Amino acid sequence: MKVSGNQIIERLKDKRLKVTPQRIAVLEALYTLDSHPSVEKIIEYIKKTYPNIAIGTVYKVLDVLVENQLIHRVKTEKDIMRYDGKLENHHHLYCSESDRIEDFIDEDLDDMLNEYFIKKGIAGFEIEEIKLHIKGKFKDMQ
Amino acid sequence: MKVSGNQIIERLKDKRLKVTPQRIAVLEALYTLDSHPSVEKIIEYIKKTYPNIAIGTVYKVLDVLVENQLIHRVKTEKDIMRYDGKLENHHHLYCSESDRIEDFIDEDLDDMLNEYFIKKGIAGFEIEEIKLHIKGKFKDMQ
DNA sequence: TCTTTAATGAGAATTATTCTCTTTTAAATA
DNA sequence: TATTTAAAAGAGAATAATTCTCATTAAAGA
Ligand SMILES: [Mn+2]
Ligand SMILES: [Mn+2]
Ligand SMILES: [Zn+2]
Ligand SMILES: [Zn+2]
Repeated sequence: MKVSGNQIIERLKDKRLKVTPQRIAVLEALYTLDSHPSVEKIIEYIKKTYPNIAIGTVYKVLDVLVENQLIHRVKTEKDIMRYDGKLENHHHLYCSESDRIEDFIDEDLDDMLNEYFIKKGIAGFEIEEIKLHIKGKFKDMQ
Repeated sequence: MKVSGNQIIERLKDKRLKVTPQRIAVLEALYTLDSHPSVEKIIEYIKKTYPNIAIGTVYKVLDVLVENQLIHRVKTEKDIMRYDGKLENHHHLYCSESDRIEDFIDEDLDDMLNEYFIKKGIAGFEIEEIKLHIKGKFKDMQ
């Protein structure tokens, strides 16, 4: 996802968040691990360079980053939360046989959906965001 | 959702599942509570007519029903699982300010999406199911 | 540099869910 | 219908992801 250290600091400052090593570490982890990681994976990654970070801090930082829309939570059918550092609009491909989740970017699709819903709307509902969850099988069973 | 007791028994038998009062009760709860209830809500509902059901049994029954595709899990960003008894193809409207989740059925949309993906496909991925997660605000703040 | 206030660390607490083991029961069979 | 048996349910303990509490630390502004 290649986001520089300076960009990370900028993003935190833009939201008027204190720039702490822990917050930087969590954002770096999310920008590096573009696999929609669980908290466990995030901690595992951070501990390589920052072995003493507290687990509770990682949870707290993730909450703050989500609240400030610097990251997103990824919806799943599981009891483990997953996180996404990618902010540009995109959809997700879910493997039906594993926990793999990949990004799916398609501007034509977005245009088609926007046009469809601008024309048609949804009675009694004000749309803020439309995401596709596409379930299936990856052909490279990576 | 109006599914009769006989239909419930039929559905269990079709899947070669033993027809137990607990399984019937869970299915009845899901057909009545069409609010994508949590396990807690399901238990609360069942206990009105079946006060001694064991919590562990409800969890087990839900797992079995999901495995047998008699119900679905609903993806959320929360640590509480939610369930859906509606089997016909549909999408979900998520309230951005509460936990409300409503069904959204739109055959034109499904046709448009099917046509789009049949034509375009997704490289390296075999699509099995496409669901929209539409986030926004319900105008009747029910 | 000093001060303030928010963030972190450590570990306990919570709680949704799972597990284990005994008892019960659905349903196939005699 | 009575018997058999494998599967399901019940009870409560265990697990584990997440949250909470509170003492300590540190970011950032004055
Ligand atoms: Mn859990
Ligand atoms: Mn949990
Ligand atoms: Zn993503
Ligand atoms: Zn639904």
